[in-house]
Amino acid sequence: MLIRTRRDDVVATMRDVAQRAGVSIATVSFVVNDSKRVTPETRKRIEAAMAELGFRRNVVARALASRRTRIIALIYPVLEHRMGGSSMEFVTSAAQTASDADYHLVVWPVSTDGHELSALVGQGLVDGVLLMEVQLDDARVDALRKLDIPFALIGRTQDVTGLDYVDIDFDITMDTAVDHLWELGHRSIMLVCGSQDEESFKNYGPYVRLEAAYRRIANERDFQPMIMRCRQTVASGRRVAQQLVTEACGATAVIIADEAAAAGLIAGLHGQGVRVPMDLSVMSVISSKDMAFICDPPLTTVTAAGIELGRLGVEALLRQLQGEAPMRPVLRAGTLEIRDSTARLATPKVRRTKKPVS
Amino acid sequence: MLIRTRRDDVVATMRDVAQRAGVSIATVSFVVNDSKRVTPETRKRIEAAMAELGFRRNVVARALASRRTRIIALIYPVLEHRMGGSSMEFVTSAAQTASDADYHLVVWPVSTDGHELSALVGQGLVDGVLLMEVQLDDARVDALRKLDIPFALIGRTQDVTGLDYVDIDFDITMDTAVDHLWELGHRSIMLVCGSQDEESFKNYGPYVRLEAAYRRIANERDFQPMIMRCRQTVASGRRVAQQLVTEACGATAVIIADEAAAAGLIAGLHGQGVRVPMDLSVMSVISSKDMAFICDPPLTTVTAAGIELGRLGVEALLRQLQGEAPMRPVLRAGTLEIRDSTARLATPKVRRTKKPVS
DNA sequence: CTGAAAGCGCTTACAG
DNA sequence: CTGAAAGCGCTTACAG
Repeated sequence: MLIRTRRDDVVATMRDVAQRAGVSIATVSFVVNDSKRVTPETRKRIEAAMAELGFRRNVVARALASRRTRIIALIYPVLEHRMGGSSMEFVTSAAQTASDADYHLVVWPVSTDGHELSALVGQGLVDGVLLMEVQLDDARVDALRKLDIPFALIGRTQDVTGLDYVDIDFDITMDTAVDHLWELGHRSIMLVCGSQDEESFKNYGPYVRLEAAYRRIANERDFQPMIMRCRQTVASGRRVAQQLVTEACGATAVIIADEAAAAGLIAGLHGQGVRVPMDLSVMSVISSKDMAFICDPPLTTVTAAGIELGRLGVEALLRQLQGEAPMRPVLRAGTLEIRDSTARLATPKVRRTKKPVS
Repeated sequence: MLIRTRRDDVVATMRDVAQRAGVSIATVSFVVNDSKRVTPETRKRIEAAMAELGFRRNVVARALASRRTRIIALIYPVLEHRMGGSSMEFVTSAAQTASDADYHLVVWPVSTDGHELSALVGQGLVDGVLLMEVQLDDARVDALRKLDIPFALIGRTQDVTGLDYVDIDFDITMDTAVDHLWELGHRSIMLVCGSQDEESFKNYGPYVRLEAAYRRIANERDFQPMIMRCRQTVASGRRVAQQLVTEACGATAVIIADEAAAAGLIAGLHGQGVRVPMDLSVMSVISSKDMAFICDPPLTTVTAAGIELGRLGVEALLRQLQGEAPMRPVLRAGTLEIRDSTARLATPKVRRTKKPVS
């Protein structure tokens, strides 16, 4: 039966294929899904019939019958959190991994409040959910738990009991950043960290953990922690530049934790007559390579392992969907990429290492 | 009947609701969809039953029965074309508009070749498609036509017969850009335009149309067209900066048509000792406000009307889906936003306007 | 205003 | 290896 859909086009169904090949629709289904042994001759007949009719399996019907849609939703608060270069890496890598496993990954622009999520998920449209931009006490995690749908996090909450997640190792990331500056002789190292003022960034995992790591290190190495706040915008980075000059807090190096703000900071410092890295070393954590080259000078960064973490996040979810043993949570530190925005501290008295006479 | 799904959770169906409320499932459906008159008392009983059972309509079943999923797919070649600030505006605005009309918009990271599209669409999963990053002879448009699925373009092909589209008015955009520079006294205006070398940017509409507009204007105003190519990366903008210095082509102003490259260009020029705007005016077309402030000095731009075009694109598609009269195609020019990267040409002999003595 | 029933296009035990 | 049939959870003429 060639049916007419709403759109008035003619679509071949399994029934048509079965009829044409002289078999039952069950057998067609077995061939389409490769789910049961079928003799080569039968298979050939069916495949020929499919080709002639231009058969295309209706995934909605399949989903209803099998109770699986093979769609996973990547929840990203597009409207609230900017999707910068490093987020983009997570997303593209996740999409690729899903696609390789014959799943669709769709990006769902849902807000950080759990309500909207509940309305969308749990309607049977997606088999599982991947959550990004996680807060320490994330309403969406509670919502997903209540909906009882498989999910995994890229990021993590405070209490991770029973959760599947992959995340950046913020401790090691910050260690790496401070180490780099320390070796260059810096002892007055400021952290410019995302502000948690806005509702959608309250308890935002990366900010909280980076700040905690920074304070821990300051304590360990016995230097005075200095923190300024920025938002996720270029403009806010420029404001920080101004503030740095005005407040003259004595920092010789800055670690900044937002890509866009980092670019604004560099531009703003230049505007204020502060030379980077001669007057001030600046480096950025959890940023992408691309953003680094937007700045002048190109930014020293600790780059997040977006590709790997995106892949691992999807894999963690797929294991749930396929009833396999859960994956061990993964933390990955970033990679130090030294460029031109950081330099040895000029003041001689702080210099520790002597240059060899060449 | 409370059914157990794959996930071993208990989900209430319309049947359960009907039973509990003592009505037929048809009546429940009428209430859920508000599709037929139901007496207030019956409705109340049904609503109570739904609340008690935590009923949530299964959208997959609805989709199969009604032959409509209320999902529209936004096709964006995420893996090939960077999603910059201005693309982001299109997407978020489109998502918002869809959501307001009770549709889901999902972002589908599909490549520019038509094959992958055919595999995904036409399986009954989406009611319609919104295409972005359109090339003049776009394989995906052919694929969609063959699939006979409603679709609209953000962007447009060469031959737009019978197509619903919204797009940037590249002619007026370029007029605006050149006008601005012209009024500042510039007569040697170079265009730095995206390269079409890569397969996925072959005949990419914006590049082709911007270049054509530029050549038209050069002809009209009788100046020598100069064109350099860049890619969609910061690094390529830096290369252009180098090339500009090396080739010394005499341009006093540059119009650049890629956000990321624009940032690289500015950074690169600074590195080469070219002062912007004193030595060279630079402006960017079809870029976002945010990117403008990444640069130092902040970039003069002709900003694309992303919000409006994203909304209109969805509306065009929704009209098809709802069987309304098609929308007239829309072209919108960008807005000139003057910042600090363009200035009056210093050379006196080219200066046309006299400053009033103040 | 409400209900009984057919049907959406598949999957999947179950039987042979 | 293949088929007949029940069922996925809804929508929607049709009848009353």
